[in-house]
Amino acid sequence: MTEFNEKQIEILQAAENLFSEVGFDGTTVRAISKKANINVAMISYYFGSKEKLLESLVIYRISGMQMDLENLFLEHISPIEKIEKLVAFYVQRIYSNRCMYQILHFEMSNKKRDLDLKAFTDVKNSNLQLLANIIHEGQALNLFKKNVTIELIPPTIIGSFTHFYMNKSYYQKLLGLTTDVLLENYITTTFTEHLQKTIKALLVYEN
Amino acid sequence: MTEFNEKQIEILQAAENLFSEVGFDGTTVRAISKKANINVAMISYYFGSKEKLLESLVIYRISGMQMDLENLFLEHISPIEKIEKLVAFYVQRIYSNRCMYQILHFEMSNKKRDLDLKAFTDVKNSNLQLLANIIHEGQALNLFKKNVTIELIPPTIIGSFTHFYMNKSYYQKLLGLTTDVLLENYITTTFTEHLQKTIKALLVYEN
Amino acid sequence: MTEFNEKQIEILQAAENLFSEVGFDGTTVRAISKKANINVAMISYYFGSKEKLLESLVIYRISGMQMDLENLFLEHISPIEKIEKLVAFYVQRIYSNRCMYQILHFEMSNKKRDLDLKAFTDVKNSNLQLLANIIHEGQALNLFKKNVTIELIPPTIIGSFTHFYMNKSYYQKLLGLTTDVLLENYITTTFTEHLQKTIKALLVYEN
Amino acid sequence: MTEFNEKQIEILQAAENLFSEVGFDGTTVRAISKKANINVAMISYYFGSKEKLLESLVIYRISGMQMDLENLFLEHISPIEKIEKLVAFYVQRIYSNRCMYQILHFEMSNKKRDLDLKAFTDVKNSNLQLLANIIHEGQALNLFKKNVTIELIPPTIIGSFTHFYMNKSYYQKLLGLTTDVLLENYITTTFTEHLQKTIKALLVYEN
DNA sequence: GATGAATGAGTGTTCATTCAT
DNA sequence: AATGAATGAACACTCATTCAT
Repeated sequence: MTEFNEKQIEILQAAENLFSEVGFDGTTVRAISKKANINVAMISYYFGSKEKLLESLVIYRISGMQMDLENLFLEHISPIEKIEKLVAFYVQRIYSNRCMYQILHFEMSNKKRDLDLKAFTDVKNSNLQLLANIIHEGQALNLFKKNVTIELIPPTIIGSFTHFYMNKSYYQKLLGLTTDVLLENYITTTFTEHLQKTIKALLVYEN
Repeated sequence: MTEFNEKQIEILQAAENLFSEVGFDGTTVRAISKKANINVAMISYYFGSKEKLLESLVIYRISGMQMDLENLFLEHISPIEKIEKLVAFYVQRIYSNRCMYQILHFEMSNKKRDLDLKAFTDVKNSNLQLLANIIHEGQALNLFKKNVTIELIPPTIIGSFTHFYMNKSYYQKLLGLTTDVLLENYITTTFTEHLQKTIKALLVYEN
Repeated sequence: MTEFNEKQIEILQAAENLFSEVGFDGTTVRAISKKANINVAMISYYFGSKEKLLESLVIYRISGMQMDLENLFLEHISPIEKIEKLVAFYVQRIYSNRCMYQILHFEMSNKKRDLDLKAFTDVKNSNLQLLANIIHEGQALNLFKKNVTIELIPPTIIGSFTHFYMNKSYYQKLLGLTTDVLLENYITTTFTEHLQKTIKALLVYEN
Repeated sequence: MTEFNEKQIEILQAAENLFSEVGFDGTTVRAISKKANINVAMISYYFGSKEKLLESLVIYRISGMQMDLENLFLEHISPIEKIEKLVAFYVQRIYSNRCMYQILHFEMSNKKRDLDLKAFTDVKNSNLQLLANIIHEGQALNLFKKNVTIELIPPTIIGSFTHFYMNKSYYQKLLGLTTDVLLENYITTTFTEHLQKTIKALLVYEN
């Protein structure tokens, strides 16, 4: 992979914030350069173009996003506990990378640009595989039922979070989460538990 | 509410498509005018500005979005069946209005513009109320368990769909849905069932 | 000459006000139509174009501007009194037609448009002739000195007024003329007397 | 004050010419850019906007307009000669800055824009003060009469010139000044003398 | 005769990018 | 390597005018 120097990383971070806040098209290279305290020309100089900066940003972030959960499968805990851990990890990772998720969420459906998101696809596939393994393990132990569409579980987790976070001002008001600290706390507790319960119930309850 | 004439509706539809495809900032008024087969100046003439066009669009779409589900509560069916119907209605409505949902999804998290989305908030609140009524009914009949965070159910439904649809190219490949017809079919059957099962399980299964 | 109907005159008056206030280029036909309470298309309809509206306006106003001073020369008063009367008439007429004077003042030096201002030139020439006659009469009576550049007297009168009026906010403050009534009063008394004295002194005082 | 670089001054000069010839609203930024041989975007780049360009222009010109006449009062010449010199200076300065005077003349009476013309007001006030001092000196020496409205003398000088110059095509024809050189010559001789005589007569002749 | 709808040319401005150093 | 100046294309929008009725 390409290595980025300090200045480049500053630019990437500035860009990430702005892209997630006002969108790619809503962000000007001048705004990025101002936020990163560098000259406008540096963006073209370092990354080639604004679009390539986005690509670099995606690569930069996704490369650090690979879930370090391979050992989860090896742990001697029940599949149910594994699911709980997996969901918590999912939420945690999306929350940590919420800016990038927001960007990707929009850019993936934007027909103007077609980013090379193979890296992201790989991550998703590997996560899906991990989930499938856990579920199959649970099904083999007769803990989980059989008729579940495994592929639709990640979108439920990711989608729930993304929707919740993108409409955070609405939900903050609805749930009385007056500060960002309260919101973060809510996400790591109530929200995570809700998702855990949801996925567990889906896997266990026969209907 | 303001009434829109035929030409205005054509413009609104063209704008909706483009906004959902390439974003508000990624859409030029010339692209809209070309798609709607009208002169550029007509957009300012009819709506005042590009931004006001978006506002008009939101009003236009949301006003027709109110769920006609009040009678659902009156039907003599079990709360479980009500939930099934409600989820199916939800999915159906989001699918029908997927363009607008995509636009709103982005605009709600975009700090650049702050649309007056009171109408949309009202819709969400009324839907949430309806859901809460059904759940309370089920809880009163001891069909549903008590410890559920009702407010987090709509984001799970909406978020699951939105994420699924915004990443449809990924999921189409993953699930072998080679055509849009297959995709639509999948959504109305497997996807809907998945969500119905998920919500039902969450409400019924005590864990 | 062309006759104008009531509606046309309303348009002309609205246009005159706006032209004098914000200039020809600064005035939009829509602003005129709004002020005159008529449809925008009427302007093109009645006058052909915005530019031709200006031409019509000039014709309309100048035709009523001809000084009715021919009898002044016949009156049995001294040339000095005639000069006094002439200056007072001048000021009065410019004040009455100040909007049109303001328009002409600017448009005459505007290279973009070359109005056919023959009518205005005729007026100026005839006024100059009248002035010259009075001065010659005074010189014949040895009341006025000989070495005076008659052609430069009208610009002194018109220019003094125009400059004063175009900078009226400055002079109102300088002279404490807090209201428009005070300003009008000042013009008809002190200002007029100042100009009368000036011209008389110029004509009489040998230096 | 802000310093302007070479390119900026080129732009300012091009703008001044065009503004004085066809007015501010009649001038397009593209016309300025063409005349100054620069890219259109440079105008926004250097001055922010077309309107701010005008403001910069006014500041640029007025700052160099301050009359260097303080020593006039110290010279050991009679008040009459001082008036002569003052008028000549006035005419000279207006002639040198005729473009800016034309612009200001229009903009001061244009309700659309309200330029901050404090600098110009200061210049006018200081000139008026100088004039008042000379007149009071002459009155103390019984050379000048008492009943004169000093504040109306500058408008007579400035107005006479401005009107003359703005209608120069009329006066050139009237006075047979077929070339611009002849016109300039006329202004520095006959026209200046006319104004000197006028003001002197006003101050000296008791009527 | 009179008008609301519609047009295309043109407006000032902003944009990502490149140039000269 | 790093930058301020400069560029041309594109932007949303406004304009006077004309069209269809």
